[in-house]
Amino acid sequence: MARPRKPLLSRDRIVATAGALVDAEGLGAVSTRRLAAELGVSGPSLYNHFRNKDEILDAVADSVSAQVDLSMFDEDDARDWRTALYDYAVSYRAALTAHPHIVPVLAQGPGRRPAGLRVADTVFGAMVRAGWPPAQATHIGALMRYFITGSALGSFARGFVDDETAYDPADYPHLGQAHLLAERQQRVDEGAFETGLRALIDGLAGQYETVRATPKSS
Amino acid sequence: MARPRKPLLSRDRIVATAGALVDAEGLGAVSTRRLAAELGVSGPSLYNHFRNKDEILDAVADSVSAQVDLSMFDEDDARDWRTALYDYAVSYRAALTAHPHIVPVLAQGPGRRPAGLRVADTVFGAMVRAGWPPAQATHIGALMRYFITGSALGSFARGFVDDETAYDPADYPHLGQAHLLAERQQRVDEGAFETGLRALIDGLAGQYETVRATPKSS
DNA sequence: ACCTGAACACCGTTCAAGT
DNA sequence: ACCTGAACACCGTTCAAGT
Repeated sequence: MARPRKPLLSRDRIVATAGALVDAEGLGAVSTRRLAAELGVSGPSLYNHFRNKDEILDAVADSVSAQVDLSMFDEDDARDWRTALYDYAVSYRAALTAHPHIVPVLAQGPGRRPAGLRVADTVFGAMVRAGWPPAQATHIGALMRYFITGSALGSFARGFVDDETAYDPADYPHLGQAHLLAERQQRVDEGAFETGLRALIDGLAGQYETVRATPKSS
Repeated sequence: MARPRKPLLSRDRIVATAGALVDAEGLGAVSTRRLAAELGVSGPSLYNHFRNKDEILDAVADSVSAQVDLSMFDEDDARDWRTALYDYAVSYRAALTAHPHIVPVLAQGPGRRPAGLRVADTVFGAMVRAGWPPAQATHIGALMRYFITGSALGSFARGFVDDETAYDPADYPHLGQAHLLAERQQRVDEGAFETGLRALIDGLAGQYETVRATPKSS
């Protein structure tokens, strides 16, 4: 066949198909050969568009970061930083839990991914505008990311959800129990996220008062 | 050769060797064949002691959880829950950052690992003893884990540290820069962890007052 | 019970060859 | 520039065979 007059592949199409595959069957289902087959193409073709498989998964992770709503940090939207931070965390977590299998990739490593960096920059900028010193604003961006990704990654529930296909009702009379466990754990995860997020923001508000009370320049 | 009169392998020896390999060369370096070679044995031998490779990595992760100091939760040690929680978080993070490559395994999935469960149970018990309602105590255990594992996993610094061997000074004049970046990011990570941990505990203390002020039974 | 070599069905990636 | 098949050096895991 060799080269067609119109390219069969594009980075976007590869990322979209890889993302769908990750969502449907998990990270383990993504091999270059399998992904290529899904795209109607042979394995090595991918290397015309990405340097290696990791770069593809990074792009999938970044496409999830791109879905995080950041509008609560818009300047004209005169919300206080606590509310904005809260809404941001909820939006971020929603994006991650919608694509749980890619979270291990997203939660890790250096922030060379553009959408991931844009999220960090937006939070940083908003905190500085709200009156936080730059060093503290950096910390806030990082610690919010820790908590959000940690909560999306550390859930017990996923352990059962992942096994869902293995629970054939004919073979496993305890299926119901497993689902109950998963449901209970999902409530725990949501409650813990809620409790932790409120604590985090309340605690930061306390530090904010101290910082404001002893200003350096303004 | 076949079966020796004294077993060549044991679960402990496999876990120790696998852990050393993960620490030295990362998760990617662990293949059953490589690990077996390191143990002076052939690949399939491992399957006499573990069901599969994932079980080996789970055991490595659990051996790290086992290193978390929990003595601050001892009953006789009449410390208040805030201090204990703080010390616990610092100890937990130290255990993780000492073995950064296994954190993705540890941070994930269901808590079927005994040491991991013991940590969770200890925190839960201590919070209940301190006067938290059980539901809240569960949340506190989970949210602390989210924050700690997220901070150990989400560090920018590791991205550079991992590449360290690739930075041959002869080839890379910017090595110094990369190290500076890594060092700066390490300080950011530590600062963010510290700030977040204080905020978390301060915020929980606020919720504690509310809970205590409206008791249900005591 | 515990180890072995052979074998199966895969991998990620490179590369020369095609258009 | 972009795709292909062939090839390389690997994988995880199963299994019959050995003691």
